[in-house]
Amino acid sequence: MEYKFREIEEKWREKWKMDKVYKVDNPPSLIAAKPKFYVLDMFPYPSGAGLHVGHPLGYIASDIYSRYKRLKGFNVLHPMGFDSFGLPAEQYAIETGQHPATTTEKNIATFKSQLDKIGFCYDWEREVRTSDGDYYKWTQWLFLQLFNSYFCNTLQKARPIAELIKKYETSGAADFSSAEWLAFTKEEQADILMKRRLAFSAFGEVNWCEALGTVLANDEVVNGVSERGGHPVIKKKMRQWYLRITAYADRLLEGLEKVEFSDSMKEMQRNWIGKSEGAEMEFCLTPDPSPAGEGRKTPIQTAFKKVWPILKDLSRENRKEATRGEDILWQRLRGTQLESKVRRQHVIDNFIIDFAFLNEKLLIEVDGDYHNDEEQKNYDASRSAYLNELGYKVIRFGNREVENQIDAVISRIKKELTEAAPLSHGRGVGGEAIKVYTTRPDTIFGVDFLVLAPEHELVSRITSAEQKEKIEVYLTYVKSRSDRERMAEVKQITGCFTGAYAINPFDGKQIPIWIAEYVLAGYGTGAIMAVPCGDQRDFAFAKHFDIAITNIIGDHYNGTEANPTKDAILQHSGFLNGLRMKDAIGVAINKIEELGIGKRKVNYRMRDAGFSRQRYWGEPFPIIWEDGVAVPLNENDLPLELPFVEKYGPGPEGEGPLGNIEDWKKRKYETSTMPGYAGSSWYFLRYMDPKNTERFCDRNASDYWNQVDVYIGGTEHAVGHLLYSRMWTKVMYDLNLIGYDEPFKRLVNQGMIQGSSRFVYRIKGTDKFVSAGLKDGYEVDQLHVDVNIVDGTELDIKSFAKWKSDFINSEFILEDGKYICGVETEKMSKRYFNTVDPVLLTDKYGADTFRMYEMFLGPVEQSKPWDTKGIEGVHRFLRKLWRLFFDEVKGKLWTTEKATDAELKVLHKTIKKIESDTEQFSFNTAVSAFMISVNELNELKCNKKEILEQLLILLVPYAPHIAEELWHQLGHDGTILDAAYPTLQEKYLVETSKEYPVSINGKLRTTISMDVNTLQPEAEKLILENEVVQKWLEGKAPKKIIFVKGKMVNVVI
RNA sequence: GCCCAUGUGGCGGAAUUGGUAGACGCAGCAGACUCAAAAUCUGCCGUUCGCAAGGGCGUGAAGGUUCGAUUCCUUUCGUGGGCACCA
Repeated sequence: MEYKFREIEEKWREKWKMDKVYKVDNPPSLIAAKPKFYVLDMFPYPSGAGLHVGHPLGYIASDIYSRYKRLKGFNVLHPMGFDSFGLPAEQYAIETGQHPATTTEKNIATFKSQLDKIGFCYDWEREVRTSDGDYYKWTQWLFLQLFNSYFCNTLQKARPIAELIKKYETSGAADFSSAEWLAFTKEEQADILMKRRLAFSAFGEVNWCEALGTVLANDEVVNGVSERGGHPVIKKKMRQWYLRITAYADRLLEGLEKVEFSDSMKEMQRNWIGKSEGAEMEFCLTPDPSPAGEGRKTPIQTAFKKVWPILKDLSRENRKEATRGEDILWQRLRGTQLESKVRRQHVIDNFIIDFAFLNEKLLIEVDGDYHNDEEQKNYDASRSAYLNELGYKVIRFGNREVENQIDAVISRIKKELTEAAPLSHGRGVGGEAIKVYTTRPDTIFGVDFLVLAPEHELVSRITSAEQKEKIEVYLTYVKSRSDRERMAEVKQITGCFTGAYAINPFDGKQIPIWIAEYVLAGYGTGAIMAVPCGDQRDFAFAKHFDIAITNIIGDHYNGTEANPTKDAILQHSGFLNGLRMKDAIGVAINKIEELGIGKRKVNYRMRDAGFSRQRYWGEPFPIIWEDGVAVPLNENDLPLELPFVEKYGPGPEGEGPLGNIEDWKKRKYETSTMPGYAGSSWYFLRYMDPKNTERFCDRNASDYWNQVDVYIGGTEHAVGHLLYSRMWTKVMYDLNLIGYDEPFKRLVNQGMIQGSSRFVYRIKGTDKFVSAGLKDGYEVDQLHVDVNIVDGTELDIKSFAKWKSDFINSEFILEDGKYICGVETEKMSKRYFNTVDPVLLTDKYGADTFRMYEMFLGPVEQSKPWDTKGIEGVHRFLRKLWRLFFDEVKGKLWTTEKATDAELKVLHKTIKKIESDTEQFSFNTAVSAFMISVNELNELKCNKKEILEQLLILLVPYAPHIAEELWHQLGHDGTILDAAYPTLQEKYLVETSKEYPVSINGKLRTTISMDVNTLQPEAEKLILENEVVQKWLEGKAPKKIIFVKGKMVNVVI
């Protein structure tokens, strides 16, 4: 009887499906109270390229583990689904016009059929897809929970926003009283609440490509231009949704203590969160007419005292009854859209001004038609003149101008703001201070210059007239650079002096202020104090621009490089002199706080998570914009379904494709959609209760299945997906929606399977291809060739000509009659022609072989190149196993004879090894152990059922089909999937003697067999009697004999 | 640049965590069976010196700790992943 894997595998897959052996029940229908176990894979994005051999690596590992746990008596949840929203489908739609829903559906069908051929134990009745309305209804619902919650700093947890509103109504807040809160307009209240919501809207910078009319990802921007088409890309401010993940920074850090992630994974998350402690402090500009701490801020109370009570109410009324023009302008000025803070209907002296930028002393009036009156014109002019006297600049726009040409109006205002009150050092305004964040306040006396991010709001205003031109040139350069480039290219030092100086508050030293691309606006305050003797980047910068360096660390600084030590004793450091730097940090912060120029501060590198995508194929936001206020949709109106679109191009002004739909715009729906990680942040819960129409997941189900016990996926998700889902889980926990605040108890990282690319070498300008070994003699182009037409490194020349029509007339220069290809390891990707379809392999060798071979390649956690060649060895092993049961000619071999001790020893050695390897996810060594076991049983000519059936159970997780078949051949009726896992009996493994390795001076020279119970004195005697040892001793006595019982011997001469 | 991982035969990898480096498999070589091929089986297989016995070298590189280092420490080089709109 032969091993007919095709028949066997198909038969059992059918049978298993019919019997629903993989169906998993939730309590209470679960009668026997088995312990639960939840094994989850990071779910795949169903790409059009289908599954390649890299994908199943983690799935096979989790499948093995799930089946193992099942054999061990657990109720195992091991689901699969699809992260089916995403950019590639949309990109494909743009190119081909096919709707993403259609292509996604097709891709999923392909994935599922591919997955099924590998024999996974998924309960497909629990499948979820993020792009299903039934699913994203709850993604939207959860978004609304985030929107309707805020982070209470006292309780350190999420609470309903209604509680905050109540607090504002009854006791107000730091910035306003309860009476003021009640007097605010609806919009003003909404703006204030938005600053606390966990899902909030604000203005943020994106990579904007005008030519493509779209927002680009960082890696789509290369050298300041778009990867596709090479069009210029600039930073643009747009309204975006964010998740306030920063509020959870500390809890995300603490949570790492109670999960089993690898240390490196935890380290990556910690670094991403980037918590640092230090101080935020201010440097005043020169000259500074006012003493520190006083009069630096423009007062907000600008009203003439006597008329204030009257005007106050009037201004409130005006705000509520704004003209259309005022309203349009307000929507474009408010919040964080501009760098500058604007106030509406603000009272200055005894006038009410429509819009006031107090810091910039710029006032804006929006006038109705009656202002064209001669009399009114005169009145307006005198009013402007009066305000000019007070130091304000007034600009006026007509109502119609605002209504019809809002963009022009905005750009005029921006220009005025930039030019307003330039604070060059000569002018003596001195009302500004530069805020820096530093973790090393102890080095304050070593500050030789300040560096601002080029985007810093003060840059335009502090630049001196002489430097203006240079700064502008530099700013243009920086605009063309991506953040990535700015951080990466450190060898190339760039920067520009602003012409302005700041004052070191401790010694009064004047410090030049520079801008440089290595300081990023998004980190800290966007400004740093540079200490060249202690920071290498600052040092390189100072050297490059010839800035004098102050040494505050004595001998620790050698003049050729910076020394970031914290152990030096400070010198030239005023009140810090003589202190060790470590100790000086606290002292410096105390002083800074005492002087009122700054404060102790904890800073996080992590930023709030951008949650808007200007795209189509994602979850719509359940939000309506009414007069600039975000109004959540009613729960009963969910899901807000993604509408059908004709075209997938961007909408107006950088909006997503939804912006093109008239009906959508008319209903004032948000036009951006949610990002990929929205659906994947909570999917692990939906698997527990996938069909629920009442809730995202029944509480009983989420309590029963609880956390994911083992989560398997790649390290590429280390900081994105994992942090987001951890945050969502914490929010859900805070809101009492679930009972635990970490989603994944244990994380196993799977390495990537890399492609092993093959190359052919074409002689330039010809159709001649030269074999790899001979290519050095020619000038050649290196071309990728499909790995599927190469056997090892030998090219199948016939298939090559057929592969691409270009190669039909190819000629070859061979070596030893073969064409040998070049080899390189690269990412597995269609464009490198190095992908291998698992179905090809399951068809040729069977699923069991394929599963075991994927595992045999190497440790799951490690990346390794794929090479199909070795699969034969594993296939041979399965056939060898089969031949322990059946002979091709003689038929049945297995017997019911009693097993010998030697056979039992092999079995129990295997049980021990397989069990511990499986438990530790060391599947490659487990496969080896199976091979060794079968080899040994072969040698012992063991065909005994007693041994073999136990071995089969061990094999189930790895090769379920063949195990089930042989199980039935041995005469069992039930499925082997629920058999009892073999129990290890140590008594069969006891050894009586040990072959000790004997080293002389650490070098192995011989071995001696001794009883395992031999102790040192007796062992020494035996060792010294040994011929080889005597030869090396040359009659001398050894200096020392090291004897480690059960391990080894070392003789030191 | 920063963070994380990783580097062992021709190739994938193993080594009970400081104790016999190269298990297991692929490829290769030699042989058995066969008319032949496939399949199967047996042997060899890091490198170097040697007829052999046996010896030298060897885990990216250079140092160090130790009776003993692939394993621990320092420095350094290469490769892979991540760096916030790929998923």
